[in-house]
Amino acid sequence: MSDQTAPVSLEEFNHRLAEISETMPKRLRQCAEFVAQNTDRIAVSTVAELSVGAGVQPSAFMRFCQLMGFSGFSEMQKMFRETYAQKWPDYATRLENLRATGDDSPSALLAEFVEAGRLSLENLASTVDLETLEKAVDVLAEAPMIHVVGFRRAFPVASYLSYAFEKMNIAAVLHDGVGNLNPRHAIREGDVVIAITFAPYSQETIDLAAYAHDLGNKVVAISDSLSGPMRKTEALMLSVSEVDVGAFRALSATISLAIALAVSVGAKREKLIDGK
Amino acid sequence: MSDQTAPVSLEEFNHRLAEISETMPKRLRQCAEFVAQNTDRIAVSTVAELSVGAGVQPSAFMRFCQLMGFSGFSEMQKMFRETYAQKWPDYATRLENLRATGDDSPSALLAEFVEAGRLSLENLASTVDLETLEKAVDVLAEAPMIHVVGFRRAFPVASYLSYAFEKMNIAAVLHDGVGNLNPRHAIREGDVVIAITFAPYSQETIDLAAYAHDLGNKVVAISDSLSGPMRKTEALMLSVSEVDVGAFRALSATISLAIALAVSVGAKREKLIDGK
DNA sequence: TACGCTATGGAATTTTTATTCCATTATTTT
DNA sequence: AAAATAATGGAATAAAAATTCCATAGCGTA
Repeated sequence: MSDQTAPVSLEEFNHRLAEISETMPKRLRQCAEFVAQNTDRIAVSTVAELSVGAGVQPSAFMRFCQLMGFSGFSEMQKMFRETYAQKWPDYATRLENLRATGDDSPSALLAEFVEAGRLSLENLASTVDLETLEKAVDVLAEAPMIHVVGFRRAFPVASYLSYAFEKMNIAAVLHDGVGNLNPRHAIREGDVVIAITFAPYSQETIDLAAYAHDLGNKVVAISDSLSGPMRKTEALMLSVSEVDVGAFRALSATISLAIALAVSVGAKREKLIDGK
Repeated sequence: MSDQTAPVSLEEFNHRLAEISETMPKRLRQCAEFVAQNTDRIAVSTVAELSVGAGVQPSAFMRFCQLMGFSGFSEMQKMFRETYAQKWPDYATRLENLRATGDDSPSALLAEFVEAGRLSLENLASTVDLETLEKAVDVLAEAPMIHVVGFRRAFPVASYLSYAFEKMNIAAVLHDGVGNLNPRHAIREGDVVIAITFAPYSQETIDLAAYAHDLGNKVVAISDSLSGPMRKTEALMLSVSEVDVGAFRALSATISLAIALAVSVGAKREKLIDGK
């Protein structure tokens, strides 16, 4: 049991959690970790449920509550149940609350981006061309090497794709333009290029795609429009329309599409290997 | 006990409530009245508490639950708890299932990522710490230079932040580790570091943040947990929990938070300039 | 007003859940 | 390496909560 007084608000709780989780023994740190990650469950779960979630015994979880300054689990849960009402209102009301804090306040902006992201995701789900997506996966699954290119706001997408491929042990190069070295000659027979670009289209990306196409390589394009300059590379075009907030967009849909593409390619490759 | 089947969603529940509360006897109507007015309490209260609130005996409340189509209070409460606890689905096993049934098609994967992204965004809206966010904006708005650092899966976020800052003519450097040049000495008095890192935390990011902190510079951290190694840099910690799909995540919430932060900083700077 | 039926309150019971205790295992200190 | 200390797991116990049951009160009908 701790001699300290118990936290009475979520902030105090989090603060205290961060403060003492460093010095906790293994099992109790597991509790801390789990609780930090699942704060919302505490109000509506039993010790038993939480302790299996954290991978510890109920008694360990109990000790954790006491270290946090509560007399036991019940008291801790009480705190969470009291602050629960604030979180309850549904998504729409919460956004209202965020917006209500003033026009270009950070929270209002966040609300806009969250909402834009949601709309974009919904839109993606209903407009994506599944046939093209599958073709793209097939093509990429067979590629000896994948070249990823994307600049400016497409760059985060390109780099995340590269990260994903690397994690799945798939040979991929990110053409990131560092040092203005243009490793286009690394594109060999059978290689596939993934080109990501949005209006205003960046020339380097188009050039690389065109170059690859001229060599006879296949190109997969992720863009915000089916027309646009990528058309003449006869690429497999995946179009994503993202909802803008002012001059910016949150990229939620684009990144979701990209990562789904990457993981699909990984899955397909495994199947191909198993099949042989 | 009702012969009808129990409601499985809030909508169904409300519908049913409106439908039958007309024809209820006095005490049970009191229950209906109270429940309609205090739906949010059901998940976190006991029958005893609720019945006091409604001004009836526990047994009356019990009968009310049964009229609503549940076997008892526990079952009714379960429904409310489930709808609340934004069931963070366990995508790892969900993907296993997809594979087992042979449906790991790109479209299925895409659907999972879209769903995960949506949940992450919703969760972000309800858990973000507005106070810290505003503090972070204030600090960044005054910084002569912003240093952005993030590796691996945090790198897309870092690069997008840099892109946004650049578009808004805000001085920012992306510490991307190219050439293993470590431009940490570019950090000058007053500069602020934005460090983005997720478990397992990458050492370079932590090091840079710690270095800046030791120099007396402020640090803003975007991470997936409030504890974690960034704590000792006394950073302004913004935590985002993102739903994973298998080993990957769509980054929707993280990027939304990051871009909202960047745009807020831009807005704040304009205000500061206008004010002078 | 007497009869039958429904609704109600409250106590008794059962079930679930929290909490404690202690033997065993790990870890640290000397 | 031995002793002391701390941490852990699991079962036993206590507490709290849900649920049932039944005697009685209320109400409508004949």
